[in-house]
Amino acid sequence: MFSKATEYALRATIYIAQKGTEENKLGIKEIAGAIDSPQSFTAKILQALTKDNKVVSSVRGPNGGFFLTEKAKKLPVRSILQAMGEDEMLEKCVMGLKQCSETQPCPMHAQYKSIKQQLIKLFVTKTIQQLAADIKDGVVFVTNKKS
Amino acid sequence: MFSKATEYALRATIYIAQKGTEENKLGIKEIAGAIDSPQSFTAKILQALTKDNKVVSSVRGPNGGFFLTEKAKKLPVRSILQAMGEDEMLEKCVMGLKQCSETQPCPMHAQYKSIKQQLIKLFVTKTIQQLAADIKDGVVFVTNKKS
DNA sequence: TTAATTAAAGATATATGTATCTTTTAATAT
DNA sequence: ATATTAAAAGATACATATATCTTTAATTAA
Repeated sequence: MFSKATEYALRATIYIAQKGTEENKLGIKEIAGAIDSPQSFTAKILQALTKDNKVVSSVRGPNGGFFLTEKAKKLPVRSILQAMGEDEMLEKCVMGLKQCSETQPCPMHAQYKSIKQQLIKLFVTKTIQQLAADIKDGVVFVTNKKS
Repeated sequence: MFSKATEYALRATIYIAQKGTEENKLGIKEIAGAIDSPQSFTAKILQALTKDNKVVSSVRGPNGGFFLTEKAKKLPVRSILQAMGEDEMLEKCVMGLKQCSETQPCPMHAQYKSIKQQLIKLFVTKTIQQLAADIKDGVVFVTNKKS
């Protein structure tokens, strides 16, 4: 579905939203360790998510690290996809046809349409905050726990 | 969703199923032209789909080309994904967690679960033949028509 | 103001994906 | 048999994805 980079982006952002605050920022080492992702690569990805503070915020130096503003926490999960440049997946044709539409549908258009709508709904209506909240409750996980 | 290779594979296979027969095989030039894909690359992809006659059949020489056996036409669309090595997409976690499951769900597991089931249902219940039939009826297309 | 800390930025390495071109092999028609 | 046709197989080229390492810049604490 998504690239590894985007998978890490989703995990990292939700983890930061859950565990970090402006007062208690999270370092790249903790984040990558927690979500089970390659540290340097994850740093690059967070760098992208931090561009213009679109989704993630950061400060350098001692006690620096990554966090999400309250405003950012209310963003739809789709924002992460957009920041990673992978959000056109929610719009495009399963078979890769440029012209696929209601009037010129591909052979899977009709059936895939409803699935795509549900994907969009999931990524648009769910906020980063909502997904993070479930982690706090301990009902869901963002890393590979040892059984 | 899928790689370009798999998009071409889906279009090519369905096109061949619709237009080709064992008596009237289709050449790579016609296929690539019809589905609007790079010819040489499509040839490589068909080569993969032809391995062990898993999905597509072919014969070399004059009047040679590609076609689908009646048996192959009855295969689920998922067979194409399997032949392309991209069918694990239907099973894996949206966030890339190895351990994601009912007992250890990722934050999107619950909502994504039903979407994944619908994806599986689509690719398992729809046969190549069924999708090809709609093209014959002229209600769907497998290429980029000029408006 | 200096040293320590931590992310940003940049350079580099490797794998995979996308794509083309050439040579070989198999099948057919002459 | 020979020439022709068309896919198979192999080599190659280039772009993007994945990943790491080094250097720089910003922030803080001493």
